[in-house]
Amino acid sequence: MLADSIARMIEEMLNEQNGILELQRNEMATRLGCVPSQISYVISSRFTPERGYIIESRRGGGGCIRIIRKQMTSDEYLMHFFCAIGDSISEAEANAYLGNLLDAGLISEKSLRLARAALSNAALSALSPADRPILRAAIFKQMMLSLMSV
Amino acid sequence: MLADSIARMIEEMLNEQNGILELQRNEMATRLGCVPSQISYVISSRFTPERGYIIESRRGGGGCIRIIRKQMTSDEYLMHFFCAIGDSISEAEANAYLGNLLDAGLISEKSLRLARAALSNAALSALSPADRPILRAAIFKQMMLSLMSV
DNA sequence: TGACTTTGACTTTCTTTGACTTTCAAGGTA
DNA sequence: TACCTTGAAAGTCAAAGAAAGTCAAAGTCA
Repeated sequence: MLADSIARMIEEMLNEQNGILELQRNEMATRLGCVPSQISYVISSRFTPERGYIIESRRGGGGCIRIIRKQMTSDEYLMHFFCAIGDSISEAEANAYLGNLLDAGLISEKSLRLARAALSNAALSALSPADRPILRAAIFKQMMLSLMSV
Repeated sequence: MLADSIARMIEEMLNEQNGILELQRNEMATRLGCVPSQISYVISSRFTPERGYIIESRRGGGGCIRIIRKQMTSDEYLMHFFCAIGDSISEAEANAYLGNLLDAGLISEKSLRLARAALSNAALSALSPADRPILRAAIFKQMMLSLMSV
């Protein structure tokens, strides 16, 4: 069935994208050879808040639909990031992760700014450029731990 | 999308300029290859007073648009901390300062945990004990700045 | 039969563009 | 000096375009 296969496809994409997905309704519809409202139907019938999804969207040129899966408990999610950080991380990469945390509602915008500042090259400028990514990773991991519930 | 990328660009410039930015509409438009009113659109739709921006402008020769990001009434308060931090700060001292910031309502409890983690000896364990207070101060100051941004 | 799917026409929202208007600074003129 | 003139900005607005949202009718399946 169409609706189910679309749902499966979205699930897969969510898996690939760490649970945060942006898609364009029209683009996806033409790719699948169905009407755009079919996508809307699938999302409204399957990816509901009760099942742990957050849906956001924007109309107009360049518009899109964002699907966020928050099934994972916050801690699992944070642990996922914790592992993904590794032993070394660039400022840009760290910022991308922080963006995901914001999207997932795990940190506020202010916390994001705070964290971004702490991880910035500016903050770590006393270190040699080679050392920064390493300490950045250590700091980032501590911050992830601090967000986990006790 | 055009509007978004322009908005991002302006954000970045604001960050570089500590929250005060002057730009020339025509100049920017030709640089980006778009019509000047596109800049106006982005500013009026994104950099609104509700979102904490002040817009001023001047027409005529040499005219320009000034965008000011106004943050928190308590910038002086933050600046006070910024100066108090100095070049070096212990973990305990940093925690005390963070407690004050929380009391003053300048950061949330979550932000506090985040900041405390970033400044902890655990996060900085890769450094020699002697170096930690120095880098801690640098990180702390960047975080203060991130809370002010003007 | 009743719940779920599929479709498409229509609506709403956001973006892009360009023509036209208003304002300002500088320089010229009486 | 006081008053124009002019060109270089920014401001405004409406039309066209690009997406997503809505809803009801028709189809399908258990």
